[in-house]
Formats: sequence, C-alpha cells, structure tokens
Amino acid sequence: MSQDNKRPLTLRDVSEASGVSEMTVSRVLRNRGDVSQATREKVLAAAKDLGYVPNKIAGALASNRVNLVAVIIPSLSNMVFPEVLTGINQVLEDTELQPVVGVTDYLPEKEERVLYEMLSWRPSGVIIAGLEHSEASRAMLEAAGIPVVEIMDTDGKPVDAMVGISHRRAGREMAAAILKAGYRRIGFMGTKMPLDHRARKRFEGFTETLARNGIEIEDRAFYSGGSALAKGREMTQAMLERSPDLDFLYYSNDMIGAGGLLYLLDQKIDVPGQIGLAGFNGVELLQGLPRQLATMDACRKEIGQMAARIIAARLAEPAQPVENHVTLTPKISFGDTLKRR
Amino acid sequence: MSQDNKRPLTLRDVSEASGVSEMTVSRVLRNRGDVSQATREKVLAAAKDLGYVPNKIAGALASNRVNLVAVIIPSLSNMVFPEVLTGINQVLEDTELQPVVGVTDYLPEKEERVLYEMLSWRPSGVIIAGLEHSEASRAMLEAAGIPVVEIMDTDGKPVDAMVGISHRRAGREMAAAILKAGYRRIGFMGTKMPLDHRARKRFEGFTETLARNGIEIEDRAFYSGGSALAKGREMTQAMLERSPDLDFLYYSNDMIGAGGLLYLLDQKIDVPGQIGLAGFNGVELLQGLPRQLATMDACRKEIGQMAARIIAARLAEPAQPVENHVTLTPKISFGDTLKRR
DNA sequence: GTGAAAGCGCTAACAG
DNA sequence: CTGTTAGCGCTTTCAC
Repeated sequence: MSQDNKRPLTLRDVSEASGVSEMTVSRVLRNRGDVSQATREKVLAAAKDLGYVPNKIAGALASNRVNLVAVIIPSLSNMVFPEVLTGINQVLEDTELQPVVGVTDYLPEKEERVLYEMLSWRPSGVIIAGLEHSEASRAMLEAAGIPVVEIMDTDGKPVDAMVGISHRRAGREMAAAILKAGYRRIGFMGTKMPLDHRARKRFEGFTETLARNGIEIEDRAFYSGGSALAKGREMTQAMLERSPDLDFLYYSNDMIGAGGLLYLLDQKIDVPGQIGLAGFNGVELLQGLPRQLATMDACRKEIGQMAARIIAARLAEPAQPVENHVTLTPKISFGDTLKRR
Repeated sequence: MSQDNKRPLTLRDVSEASGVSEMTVSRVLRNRGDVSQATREKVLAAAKDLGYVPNKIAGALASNRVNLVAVIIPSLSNMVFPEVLTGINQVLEDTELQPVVGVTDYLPEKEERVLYEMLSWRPSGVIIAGLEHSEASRAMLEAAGIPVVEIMDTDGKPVDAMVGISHRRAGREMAAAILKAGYRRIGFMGTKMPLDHRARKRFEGFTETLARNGIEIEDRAFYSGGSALAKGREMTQAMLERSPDLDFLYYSNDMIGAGGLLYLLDQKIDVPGQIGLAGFNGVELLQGLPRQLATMDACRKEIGQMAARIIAARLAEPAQPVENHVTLTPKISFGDTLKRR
C-alpha cells in the first residue's frame, strides 16, 4: 500500500512501480493523448496502490497553466459574500477551475496584500468585489494579463469586466418608493464603514432623491461591531426617543432593519402605519420573522454566477468577445413594512 | 512603468533592469541573507517600477515550501464555519501561513475530491472538519506527512490532532438541564442531514440521557432547504398541532429554534412556562430577539484559533510535542426559554 | 502508442 | 556581501 518514508511520491515512483515511462504515466493521469488500454490500467493501478497525489506545483510550472480563480471579497461574516461564493462555486464546478478566496476586511491595504499574494500564484482569473481599489491594486490587475471581473457594484469604471447592481440607483428607488407611500420624516441607520463604498453609494442615491423632493434626512446613526439584530433594536429605540416624530426608518442592511422591526413590534407601534421600515439585501434568512421587512434584493447569487461564467467563457474562448458589463436590476419587495401605493 | 507585452515578468527581468544577479534579487525580495543597503534599494526600485509579482509556483517548487494551510469545511452558508474561519485567519495572520478553503457540502465523495485537489498543491498543513472521512481520505491525510487537525468534534479518533467539543456530551447535558427543569414531554426538530455527524451525535447524546431517565422523545421532525427561521416557525406550528401536549422543544440549531420561539410568542404561548425551548450553537446573530433562546456555545472561533495554533506550532518546531487533543467544554446558556433550577 | 531531452522560474548550496 | 551551478517534478516538444 502506501509508502512510509516522508518523501512525497513523484511521477517517477509511479513510473518505476508500473514499468512505464514517466511521460506515459503523466499522460494517463491527465487523460491526454492516446495510451493503450493495457498501459493505462497498469499505471492507474500503480498510482492508486501507491497513493500517489500529483504535484500541481510542478505541473503548473511546467505547463504554465493554473486552474485557479482568485476571489477577493471584503468579509465572510455578513452573509452576503458567502452567497456570492455559492454562485461562483456552482458555475465553476462544471469546469476545471477552482476558486480560491481571500478576505480584505474592507481595507484597501489588505486588499492590496491579498491581491499580490494571490497573483503570485498566477491564477487564471480574478473576481474581486467593488470598483474602488488602490492605484497599486489597479495596476496589478491591469498588468496581470488575465480576465478580471469586478462584482457587486456597477457605479464606476471597471478594469476589465463588471457584474453587479447600481447601489446609487437602489438608494434612489427606495427613496422614491418611500416618498410615494407618503412618508416624509425619515431616519437612517447604517454601519460605521467609510470604506463600504456600496453602502455609501446607496446612501448617496437615497439622499439625492429625497433632496430632489425637498426632503432631508432628519436623523441618522451608525454602528460597528456586535450583533446586528441587537444593534438595530438599540439604535432604533435610541433614535425614536431622540426623534419621536419620524415616520420612516431606512436601514443600510436587513439585519439591523430586522432588529428595528422587532423593537417596534414589541412596542406595539403600528408598522407600517405609524412608522415604515426598509432594509437592503433581501436576506433569505429573515423569512420567518413575524412581518416581512421591505428590502431590495442585491442579486448576490446571480452576480457570483455571472462573474464565474464570464471568467470561464473568456478562458475557454479568449478570442470570442464576452458580455463584459452586466448591470442587474433589483426590485423592491415591499414586505409588510412599507405602504404600497 | 509596467510592461505591455503579455509575458509575465520574471526574476531575470528584474535582474536585468537593476544590474544585479537573479540570486541577489531573489534574496532582496525575500528578505533573506545579507544584502547591502545600496543593492537592496536598486532592486526594490526596479521591481516596483516594473510591477514585478514573484511566481510562487516556481518558488514553491524550488524551495519545497508552500505556506498554504488547507481548510476543509462542509459549508459556508450556515454561519458556523465562517466563524471558524475567522478564528483561523486571526491566528495565521501573524504567521507566513495562508489558509485556502475548500467546501464539501457534507458529501464524503466531495470531501475526497477537495482533499485530493488541495493536497496536490502540497500545503503545509490541513485543518478539516469532523472525524468521519472516507477510507481514501484518511489514507491521504495519513500519507501526506503534514500536520492534520480535525476540528469541531472530539467524539472519535483523529488521524493526528483534534480540537473541538463533544457533541454527544453537549446533547447529554442539554437533556439533563431540561429534565432538571421539570420538562417531560419533549419534541425534537433538526435538519435532514444524515451526514451531519455532529448533529447526529448531539441527538444521540440527548436521547441517551432521556432514556436513562425513562423518557422518550414524543415527536420529531426534520427539514431541508429554505430559510431556517421560516422552517422553524412552520415545523413548530405543525408539531404542536400534531402533539399539543409537548412541554419542550429541542432544536438542532439556533436558527430554527429562533423561528420556533417567534411562533410561540406570536401565539402568546407562555415560554418557558408552558413550553420550553433550546437550540444549539450560540449564534451571536440572534441577540436582539425579544427573548434569548437557550443554547450551547459551539466554541467556533476558539476552535479555529486553536487549530491554527497547533498547525503553526508544529511547523515552527516540528520536534516539540504540541498539545494534540483539545476538548473544549461549552456551557449551557439558559436564556429566557429554559427554566433554571 | 511510447519515450528522451529540455526547461518552466525559482532557490539551496556552495564558492568566492 | 554577491554570484554560479544544479536541480525541484512536471509537461512540452519532438523523435521513434
């Protein structure tokens, strides 16, 4: 069976064990070129018997091919990026490509490090969240000479391809729906993340539409850390004590929105009659709350899928031009917390 | 500035641009060995100017060192593994090591494929969830000749090291607390995942303690897919309609437990007086619910941290023996849904 | 259908 | 402190 010394097995070991040249062993193991059924079986038997695991490092160096796709995202902990990954995985599973993920914690310097690190493995493509990168990062992406898809956001100019939604527009549309429903005294709650450009753009779009209608946000609050649900609850309480005449609360994400919703229900406040609520993301997780929070789907899975498809298509047919700039359009779901009219 | 042809830059390019030998360039870029300040600066300037990104593939092959740690987990979508990853990341960030994650979807065959794939990159260590693996997987882990830490579970025999909690014991302790509080007519709800061995062990431990006290579960139900919160709500309703005299509901995870809790509150059922509830995991996310669900912390972050520390220590001091079998002991938090006595 | 030779881009091990 | 030489384990290319 398997060896006992510490040296990992090489092709040569399989070659010797099977009496077939290294070259032919290599061909069998990769299913490349014609090999007679007889030798093929001999080789496979020997490889399996020894417990041989090919060395991709050597293979990649020799062939100048690496079936890795670097996926660079800000965070794993907020439920939105895992869904993007799921979409990417689904698509890449039908290809030779393998995703490798790196996390930046929303820090440009860390993004730069992670990108450098990943590029040093010479991946076949890059999927990276956002359109805002340090100059050095952009330079690396441009110089890499591989397909690059920037995801989540389409408010800006990509290095190469992009797939996402317009967060600015998402903010505008939510503002429009809120105004249309008759709400006028609006409070905002979000994360204290100056580097979350997508949240910022939503906020900008939101206030822009309000302003165009002569309205300004009456109160705002930001949080960081802790359980989003609990923060939503606390902040909502604090805000309503401070500004009791608000008639709408817009949250930068569904989790804090849900916290707010639970608080209002506790307080027996009429939602959406007295106060309306809306979040952002379309988190499936929250189905099952006593009321459905109004929200807007960020199209996370689709974004992952399309990004992966673009990479795969580019690599399969480098010549064929591929749809490069994809803007998905999320729709509002009114749920039970935003009057419909 | 950067090049425009498609060939990636090599050390040789930097060498020529700086007039320093490849070897010395290599030393500068890796901070190895003594290099005069003057040449160091020349080299760094040239590298930066060209936009050189080292080729780790070649480096790894030549040095026979790969600073990658394979992390193999069943899922990214249920909030528990991202937390484990966070713990791993925290610790590895202070080292040269880089985690690379693979996802198995709770499928042994997929675990085997992923493991094979990862081992073919010759990582320096493996962190893998669970103690149950296919024979082939175990063989690969044993033959790899690198530190292997099996995490989450300690009810079984690891290939090498393990860090986790005893899920069987967790189940037993929860059963004991429930009985002690005086509940007797108990229902169980969980996921339909025959391959989630940890959930199974918790369930076994749970029923074992009940049986030892002459009690059997009166009703049970399993779900798959969908929003756990919504499922918890639906299943709880269905179960109580079917078995209206239950006085306790034990859930295999906090999310469905929270769904159940919300349902009972809606129905104005007295919790924990008429019916008690408990889940499992200690999900921080749920703080902010109107009541705190009784639960048991799975020590996710600590597990990730300790596993990473074991790998790091082993690689730093291969001789030094390292604490190999770590069993953490979660405590029950009673919250507001399990009578305390 | 199979094999031999060369070399991928880097670093270990020496030599100066 | 700096340079030279020889591979790492595989695949490409070409020959048989």
